[in-house]
Formats: sequence, structure tokens, C-alpha cells
Amino acid sequence: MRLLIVEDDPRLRERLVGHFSAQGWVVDGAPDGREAQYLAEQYPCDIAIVDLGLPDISGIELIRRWREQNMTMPILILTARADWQDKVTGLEAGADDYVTKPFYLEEVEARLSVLLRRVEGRHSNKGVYGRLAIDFGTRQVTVDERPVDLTTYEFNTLAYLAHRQGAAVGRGELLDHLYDRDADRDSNVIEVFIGRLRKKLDPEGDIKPIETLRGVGYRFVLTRESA
Amino acid sequence: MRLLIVEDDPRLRERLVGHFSAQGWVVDGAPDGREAQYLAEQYPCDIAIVDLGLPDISGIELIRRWREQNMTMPILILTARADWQDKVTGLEAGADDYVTKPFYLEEVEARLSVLLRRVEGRHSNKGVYGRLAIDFGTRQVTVDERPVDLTTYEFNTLAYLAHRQGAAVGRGELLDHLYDRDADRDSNVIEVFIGRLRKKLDPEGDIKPIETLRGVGYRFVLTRESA
DNA sequence: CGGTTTGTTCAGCTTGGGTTCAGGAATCCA
DNA sequence: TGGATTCCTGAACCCAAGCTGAACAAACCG
Repeated sequence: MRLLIVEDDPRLRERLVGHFSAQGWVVDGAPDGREAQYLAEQYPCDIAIVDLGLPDISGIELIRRWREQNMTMPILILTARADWQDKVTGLEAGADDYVTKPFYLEEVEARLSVLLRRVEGRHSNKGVYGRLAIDFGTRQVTVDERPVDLTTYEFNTLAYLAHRQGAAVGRGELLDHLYDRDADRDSNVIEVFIGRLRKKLDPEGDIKPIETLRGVGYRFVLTRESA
Repeated sequence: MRLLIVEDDPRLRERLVGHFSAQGWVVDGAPDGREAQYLAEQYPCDIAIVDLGLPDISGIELIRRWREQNMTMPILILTARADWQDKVTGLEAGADDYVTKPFYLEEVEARLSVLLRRVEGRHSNKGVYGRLAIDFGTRQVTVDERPVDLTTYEFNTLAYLAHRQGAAVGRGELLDHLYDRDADRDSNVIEVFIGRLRKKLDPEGDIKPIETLRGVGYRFVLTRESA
């Protein structure tokens, strides 16, 4: 999952970037609106955190532009407690939720996961897809109730595919959302991870959670149980 | 275990800080609401003690904000005997228990340990995890009824892991909860203590109480007997 | 003070996981 | 059918995370 953080205060930005990188996210940090705009276009992210008080373009304006460009990722805004009224303008501009500064990191984390699961239509951190269950919070995966342990990247690829369940996901898209900017575009890592995932999740070959669309990419075919 | 003490009277604050540090807690002391708010965000604690009569923000307001931010640690409030009615407001704001001033330190200590064990679902100070038993009050540990003696820090790391049993606990989190604010983030103390613990608790290698999650941290895998 | 216990650092080693590569299988198209 | 393209997969590689024994330092205690 790729996360874009737009925050001018370097200390705070580093704190956020550090925290979420450690959590297994691919994180881009931008100090101002210009950089943020560039990054958002070049490396589409799954979710963004935007501080409203930026040096150049205002955060509000940035969000408005993104929405005009039909970018649909959820946006979480940060506002100083004093300027709490901005949150309304922010939400009107197209943001999805807000946190007032100073904040508690876990609070931001919790709100991100709510936003993320909302786009997938989940109501909890756990997604159940037939015999396969994925807990996006604790990063635990089970098949027929039996835990399967996946390495970091194995989980990340599975999570991204499940996040986009039903959609055709190209190798390029996967690379963008799982790796840093300087990823080697023509490596076959993705294929290797897909292979390992299939073997770990479905050793008997009777579930077939991941379909390959030749020349296009992959598709996570299981459908989530609306419970 | 990290404990946050919010108390404006310096004498009393020092008394509390001194007492609990000596008991093996990591203690932060805050003289006012502002500082308390900052500390709670930067260094998440396992439990907090809050005096209701603070110079700036009222203790009640502070607690309310914490709960709004979804901080879930237990909170013990201190009230002057004269203002005993405040305790109701405090509990409504989200505190978990109260002690009226003046008090005996032992009283506060006892209430803290009740609150702590409540979050773990224990009913006494002793937790039994299969062949391993931990007494959080007397700080004694036994394996197969046989006492194992652990040094202060060895016990602290074990206690914290057991406190968060089943959860993945990162090295960073451990450092935050076992060490003062100025801990060296890239030292391998944690690994050393984990190693020593494993050797002392499980010399035969047939219990394996602590699992390592590469790139993530550690997990205490034994489950407590609800008995 | 001297000795002992406890905490911290360091260096060398082991291991697991990510990456690459090469050969083989499957699929597509002329 | 045959060749080209895409994908799969087992094995090898390499680096960083984690482990460990030992040295060092600090605190504790008589």
C-alpha cells in the first residue's frame, strides 16, 4: 500500500514517514504542495495525509485539484486545533476525515484503516473471502481457520490484490504500490511472490485465489463475504 | 511498563515518580495539562495517574481529550477530599478509578495493579501461562513451579511481552515501554535480553515462550489460563 | 574500598527472506 | 505446426536482521 504524506514541518513529517514505513507501507513524503502534486501524479497512492497549513498551495486547494483530476484515494487532513474550522472547508473540498494536531499516532493509524476498509466495503479490519481470511490490522492470514505465515512482501502483495479484489492488476501497478520509487521495472519478483503465495495459500490447488490474466496481470478472484 | 503522572504539586509529583521508578516502572512526570498531552502523544503509556486540580487545562478536560483520541490506557484520578464530588465527573469523562488525597502510596499502587490486570483479563496479580507463571506483584517467575530469578530488566521485558500476549511487539515499542525517553534507538539491548530470557526460561528449548517475527518484533505466544 | 551483580556494547556468526537467473511449461498467433 | 511470447518455478545468491559469547562499564553492597 502506498501512502502520500504532505506536511511541511520536517520533524513531524519524519515522525509520520518513519512510523508508517515501519508498519510496512510504501511512503512518500512531500514538504509542499508542488512536490505533493508531482508525487500524486507520478506514483498513484492508495491514501493520502494532508496538512492544511502548507507554505505554497493551501492544502484545501491541493485537495480540490486532486478531486478535479478524478483522483479518488481517501484523504485524511491534519489541522491545528486552533484552525479547527478549516476541517469543514477541507471536507467540502473532498477530504474524507480529519485529525487535529497535536495528535496521537495510533489515532491517525486507526483513521487510515477505517478509510481504507471503507473503500473496500469492509466493516472491520478483517476480510473473509470464502475459506481465506485476511486481517489487515494484525497482518495475519488464515485458510480454513488455520494460520498461514507469510513474509512481509508476501503479505503486502496479497493485501494489495485483495484490496483491489475483482480488478485486473498489472505487474506495473503492483510494483508501484509495493516498492519504492527506484524499483527495477523489469524484474520478475512479482511472479515469484505470486508463485509463493499460491503455494502457501493453496497447496492442494483447490482454492485458486489468484488468477493470471495473460498479458495483463493478476486478479484476486475470491469475493468478500458481506457477513 | 510506562506510567504517566500528571500532578502540579512538585513535592507530591516527585514522591510519586520516585516511588514508582524504584519499583521498576518507566515514569514520566508532567506538571500541567499541556506537558501531559505532549507526553501522552509522544510516549504512549500503559497507565496514567491524573490529579484533577491542574493549573491550565483541567484534569477532566485532559481525560476527555485522551478518550476522544481513542487512547485506551487505564486512568487513575487523584482528588482532594474536599472536592470528592469531582470524582464522578472524572469517571464520566473516562477515568477508571480514583484515590482521594491524602493517600498512602500503597493504596495507589494497589489500585494501579488492579487496573492493569483488568486490561489483561487477570483476576489476580499472578498470571499462569502453561508451565510458566508470572507474579506481577512480587515480580517472581516460575517454570514448572520452580523459581527462575530474573534481573529487573529481564523481568520488565518479559512482563511487557506477557502484558501484550499474542500481539506482535516491535523493538521500538519495547524500548518505549522499558526505557526512558533518551534511549538509544539502535542498540541491540532488546535482542540481548530476549536471548537471556529464552535461555533462563527455557533452557531445554521445549517451551519457546517468545517467538520472533523477523522484521517486525517479538510475540509472547503462551496463552494465559483463564482458570 | 574491593567484589559482585546487572546493564550495555561490540564483533563475529547464523539465518531467513528478497532478489536474480535460467530453464521449462503454457499460451497465443501466423 | 512451429515459433514467439509470457509466465512459472526451483535453485542460487546475497544482504541485513537477529543471535550470541564475551568484554566493558556502571551500580550496588558489604
